[in-house]
Amino acid sequence: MSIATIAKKILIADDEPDILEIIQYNLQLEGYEVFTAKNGNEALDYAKKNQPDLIILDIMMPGKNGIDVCNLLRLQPSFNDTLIIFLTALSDEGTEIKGLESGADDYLTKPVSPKVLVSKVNALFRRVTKEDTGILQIGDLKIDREKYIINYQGKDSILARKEFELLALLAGKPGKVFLRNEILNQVWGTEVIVGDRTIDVHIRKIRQKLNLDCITTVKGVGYKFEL
Amino acid sequence: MSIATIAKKILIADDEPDILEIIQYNLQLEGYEVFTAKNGNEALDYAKKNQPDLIILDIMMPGKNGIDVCNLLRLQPSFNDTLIIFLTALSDEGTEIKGLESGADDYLTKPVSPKVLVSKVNALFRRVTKEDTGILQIGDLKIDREKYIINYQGKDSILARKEFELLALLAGKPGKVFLRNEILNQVWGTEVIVGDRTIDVHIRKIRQKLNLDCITTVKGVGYKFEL
DNA sequence: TCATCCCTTAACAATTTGATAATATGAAAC
DNA sequence: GTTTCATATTATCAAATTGTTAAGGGATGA
Repeated sequence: MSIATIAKKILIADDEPDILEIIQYNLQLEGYEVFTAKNGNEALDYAKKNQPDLIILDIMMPGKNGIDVCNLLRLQPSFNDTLIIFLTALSDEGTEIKGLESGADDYLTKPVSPKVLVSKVNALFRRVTKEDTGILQIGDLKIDREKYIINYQGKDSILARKEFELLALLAGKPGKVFLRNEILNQVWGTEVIVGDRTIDVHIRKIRQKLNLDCITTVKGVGYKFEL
Repeated sequence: MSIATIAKKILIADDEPDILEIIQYNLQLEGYEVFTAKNGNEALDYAKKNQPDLIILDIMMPGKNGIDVCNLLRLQPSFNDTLIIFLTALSDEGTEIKGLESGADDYLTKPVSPKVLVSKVNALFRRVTKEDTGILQIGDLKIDREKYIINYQGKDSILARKEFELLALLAGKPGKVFLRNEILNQVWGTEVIVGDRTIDVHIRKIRQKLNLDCITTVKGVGYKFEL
């Protein structure tokens, strides 16, 4: 993982503490930020608050089961990009297919070797984040994520770090409205807490520095980037 | 797969003709365009000529083995986005990890149920093509929950938040009559208390802004969305 | 050490949204 | 034909949200 990248957040939901601990340990070794939940409802609550990048779900849990949780999450657009892996003792074909069709990205059966799990997780992130590196081009706006340089209408600009990350986030998915919460989580991380006006001020600076009119305000919701 | 999409191309490389046939058959049923290769070299040749979207590789094959093929492909930028799945009888942990680390997206062990294989393939494409955006379409009304945009009869409209949520709720289940109480709970939440006329007013604004006549009043009961 | 830049926040202005009141309309009941 | 009831419509005001500017603390680097 590159230095500038915020560590990927992984949420594990399982009712067996031993499993939680083993998996958490191995994923942390790999540099991930790992959180745990003991059941489906806890997982949902946590997910809504912290927008993890990957959720590992047991299927049989007290309260809501894993497939329910997956279905509920997939209903919400803000979890479209969240990776979901089932990790369960249920090895029958029917459940596996049902799991995958409910929108999961992988289905692993217990017992699973921690190393294999880590490899799978790495493989998923490798596939998904590939587009987040390097140069992003949207119309006459070029964003070089490695050099931290913006080029708009042929002119180079240098934005401060937060401004850059904010613009890169919005421009990464043109058209999508990012909720203020999503923005805070992605750019500031879940630990830092800043006031709401902070986002506005950064947005304003971007608009001003680039003389840019493609960041649209969606009142009561968030911001989006659009040509 | 949606109708307008061009069929995804899948290449399968395996030295057992039976396997090739079974998998090919099942993937074709699912609407994919499937090609086969009997060994590693054939697979490489074919891949370079036809740029498949997904390659399913056996590991033990005469000539180049599957991991070699994967490594060679991953060296070339043009195969960066090509999905690769290993399908092999080798079930030992070491090989699986080596396979995933060589840049594969998944690793399946034989024997594998054709249906599960198809589900996995679908899951991978779903993730990569991102077709699964939160767009709701009913007749000539499109509701994009992610972009917060309404498109009605080809024209884009922007609704305020409550208006949007109200319309999305009704349109989410065409034909169903939503009681005023249900609407209040879903859109306003259980904590906020607002008067009954508030709903009417928002309904009116939606009808007016979209010039829409598919929200029907059910007197004494509630509202429903219907074409 | 000093100068500079970045980030955050406070303060106020500008804007939009949402809720309500008041009145109008229309259909059904009497 | 009138009354009654539920909803439609309009106007208005309060509240929520965002835009804008400026100022101060903290980090960074010369």
